[in-house]
Amino acid sequence: MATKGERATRRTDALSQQLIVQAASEILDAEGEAALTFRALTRHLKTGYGAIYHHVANKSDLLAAATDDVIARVVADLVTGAQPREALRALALGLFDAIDAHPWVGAQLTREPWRPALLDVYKTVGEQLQALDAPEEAIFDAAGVLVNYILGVAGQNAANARVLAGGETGRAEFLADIAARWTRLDPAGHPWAQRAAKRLREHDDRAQFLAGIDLILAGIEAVNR
Amino acid sequence: MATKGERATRRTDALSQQLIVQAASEILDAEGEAALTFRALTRHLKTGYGAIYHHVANKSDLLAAATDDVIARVVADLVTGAQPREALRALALGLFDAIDAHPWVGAQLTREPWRPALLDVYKTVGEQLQALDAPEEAIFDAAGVLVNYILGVAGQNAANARVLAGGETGRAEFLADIAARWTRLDPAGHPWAQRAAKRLREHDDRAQFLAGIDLILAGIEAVNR
DNA sequence: ACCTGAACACCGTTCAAGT
DNA sequence: ACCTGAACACCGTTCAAGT
Repeated sequence: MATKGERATRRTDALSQQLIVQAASEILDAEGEAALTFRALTRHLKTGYGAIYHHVANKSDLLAAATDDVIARVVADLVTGAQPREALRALALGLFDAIDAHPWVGAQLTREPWRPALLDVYKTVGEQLQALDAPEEAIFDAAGVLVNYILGVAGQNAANARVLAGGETGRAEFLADIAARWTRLDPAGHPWAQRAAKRLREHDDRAQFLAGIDLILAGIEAVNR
Repeated sequence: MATKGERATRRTDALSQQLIVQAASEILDAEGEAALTFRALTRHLKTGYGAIYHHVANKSDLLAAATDDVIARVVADLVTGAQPREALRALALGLFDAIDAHPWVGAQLTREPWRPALLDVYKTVGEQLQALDAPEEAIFDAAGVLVNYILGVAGQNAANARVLAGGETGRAEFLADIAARWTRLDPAGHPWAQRAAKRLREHDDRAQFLAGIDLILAGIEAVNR
């Protein structure tokens, strides 16, 4: 803990990638993506620019490392030994919750796929699909569907969370507003838009997310037969 | 066409949101996201900052409008009257190709979902699923799965395109590198990683994208029975 | 109403200089 | 090897002033 007494004096312990990534993560969580500047980092870490650049190549490298960190922790925390179906649901929910807690991760993964942490996710999904006896030819495609669905919905959810956190509107108003625009899209009266708007107002994010996962798994099983 | 003769003189015709969005789109396509600055825009449009700010609120507003434009064009160009299954595949491919041609759209959609253009996409998907006789309760979930899969894969594909366009590595090397990192992940020999790496090296982006769509449709039909 | 462009308050990044 | 912090070359955005 930093006491009031230690003012802007130089830090005594050594810096490291680890420490910098951790500090970046804290700033991103607390104040959002726009708040992560090298100036803020030097303040947070009581150091200079050069010190930071000595451990990370540049800002995008730093963001990537922070993202890897979050994803890797989710994969590492997975309880092994569960049934494949449960393991996939657990991985999906773990990623969903992690991106909900760290919304900046969602945007970052779109910018840089193929990061090591994401490869780990693909690998885990692939192995569980194999354990589920998915047909050999379908595993690769199915893994792509699952991972992209997970990251897509989680990212969208995170973007929503960001809007709700930053603004004066509550969740109910926000959804009502979308629903209203939705119904306005289609005044002629195709009934789907109306029902979707109603559904949107009432839906539970996590529950709907899991329903999508189950739908995909149903598709894999259908191909299996 | 701008002739050599007309130097940095003032433009004579009036500016408009339309024109600004179009200019932004051209800069984004030609030189990437980092090249879109208000300075570049004033040069491109032979005007001042205030003129631009008179028609768009700020940069993120401009990016959003440019994105809406691309997506709306895809939805508008859809041939109506096709079988629902074909209509869904056409929409998916249309979005895939549009995001491949305008990679910046991929990142933007993650940042701001619920834009009008995206609502149109959801609506189209929902209606086609209804025409496909998907069960009422599943349509909402299925639309979410489809749209997120489409945008996720298209965005990832666009990110890849960006890496390939900017760098000195070709597609074969790029994929080989990922495959290599993949196999290295799992030296103990879980066989899935090895097979996935092979598959990755040989795969066709569009074909795999469509295979994923079909898998999801299979899931919807499975629930249907 | 629409436009101009100097000015402001920021950025990321570099680098000579220190320990 | 690791760190400091002034300096550089940019940004997005504002705003008094023009037509």
